[in-house]
Amino acid sequence: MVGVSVRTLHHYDEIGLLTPDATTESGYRLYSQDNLDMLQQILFFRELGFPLKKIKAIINSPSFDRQEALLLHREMLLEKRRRLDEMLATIDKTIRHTKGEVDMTNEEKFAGFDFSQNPYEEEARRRWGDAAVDKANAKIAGREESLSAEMEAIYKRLAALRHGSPGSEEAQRAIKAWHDFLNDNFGEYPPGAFKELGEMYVADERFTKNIDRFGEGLAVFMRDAMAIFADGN
Amino acid sequence: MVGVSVRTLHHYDEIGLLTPDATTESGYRLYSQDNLDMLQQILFFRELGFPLKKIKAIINSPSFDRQEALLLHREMLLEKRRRLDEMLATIDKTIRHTKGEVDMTNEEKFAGFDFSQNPYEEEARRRWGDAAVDKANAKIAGREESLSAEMEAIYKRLAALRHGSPGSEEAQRAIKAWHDFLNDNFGEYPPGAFKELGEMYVADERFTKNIDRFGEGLAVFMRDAMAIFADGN
DNA sequence: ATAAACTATCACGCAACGTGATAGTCAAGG
DNA sequence: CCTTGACTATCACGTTGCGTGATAGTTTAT
Repeated sequence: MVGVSVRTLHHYDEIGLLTPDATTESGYRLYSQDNLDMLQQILFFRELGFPLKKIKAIINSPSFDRQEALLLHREMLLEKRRRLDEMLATIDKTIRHTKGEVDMTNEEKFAGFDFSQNPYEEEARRRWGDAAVDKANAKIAGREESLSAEMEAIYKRLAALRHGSPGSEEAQRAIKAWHDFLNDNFGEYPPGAFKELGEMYVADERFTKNIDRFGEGLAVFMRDAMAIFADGN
Repeated sequence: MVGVSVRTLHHYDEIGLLTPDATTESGYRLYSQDNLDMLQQILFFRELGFPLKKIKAIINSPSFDRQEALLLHREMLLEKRRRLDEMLATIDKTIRHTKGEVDMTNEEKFAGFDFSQNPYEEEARRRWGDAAVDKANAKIAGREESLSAEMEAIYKRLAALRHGSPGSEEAQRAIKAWHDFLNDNFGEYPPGAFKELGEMYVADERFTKNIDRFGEGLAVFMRDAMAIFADGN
């Protein structure tokens, strides 16, 4: 119906981008209407050249709004069509050029090609990247001054352990401290949300950079440790 | 100027898709105007979703005509724009749908997405795939009846060796026989052309299938052996 | 002549699946 | 009931098209 391969759905499930709402007893994936709508969103983002990781970060973002996304997609598709028109003009001119009818500079010959990776990314960052991350961090950031001491202590404690196993008792104790800290200071963090948060530490470079200040690879280590912690709870 | 990375140019050089016409003494790549025009062609194909291997096969095809390609590119871009418009319609309807204004089937929600890989491939095959391969094979195919005995003999001889090294003396002797056979029966095959022909054996499935009838992997083996043979001449 | 801005070649990494291989599941017909 | 064909599942490895250092040579500018 939607035109994506089974393997693609498996892949999206594996990376946690689109997990079916239900499965049969024998393990067959059952996609709900919500899942389908989400898939549509994903395909729009994909069509616009977004990497799956970012798509995941965006649609998992607390500030994500479907309506808003659709409107932005519309703009981006229009932008893409403008580029297509530019390429068509380039082709027409090239055809005339090969016939010797007109002159053409080399610059003109490459007009319309997607030189800057994707021009929507900046806009998307403004809309979700920064907005989402900032909003998610807002509570933390707002009080970071007053809490930085405790946060830093835990970060450093974890950084010291980051070359070991994220499942080690010591690491898990430190992660528990982190979990407690978050729970004490900001709302609830049930296992699923805690794990997701860990994912974002590596998926979103704003998190990554901030965390890795305390040691390279700390974000990855924390994600792994948080996943283990969440799975054990 | 053209918006592609240096690495991309290196890559295209590595796989023999776009080799600069000249290099400085110190190994710097110098791209001629012809190279630039070819790059434009390549980028058009790439924009339309063609894999680099096929692009290579197409532009190396003896029947490739730039003018014709540009016209086809034009059509394909128009087709792509139609798809974009369809997606835009889908988005608009989805927006109205989320507002509860209209009904929408699931099929409609995925209208415009590129379900069939690329719809141009078939057309391209007709234009270059079959045309080119057939034309390149025309001489052979035309006389295949009368020559099949000798051809088959060489194919079988090579098939028997295909699990060994393509550089072995025996394999190289067999490949020389192939080279001689081609030279005797059809025009010239200087080293470069001979090597290119080997590339096409694996790049174009029409060749591959035909050759691999004599043994799985024979096409690959022949390509390697032909490359070694060509490099040694 | 020395820095700044290029270029070259490895070589490994990565995203987004494709492609078997092997095995279980399910509805339909004999 | 049972077999067959069309599905589905999970590994696990392969592929494409470059990105990304690392290291080293080259060229232009000051």
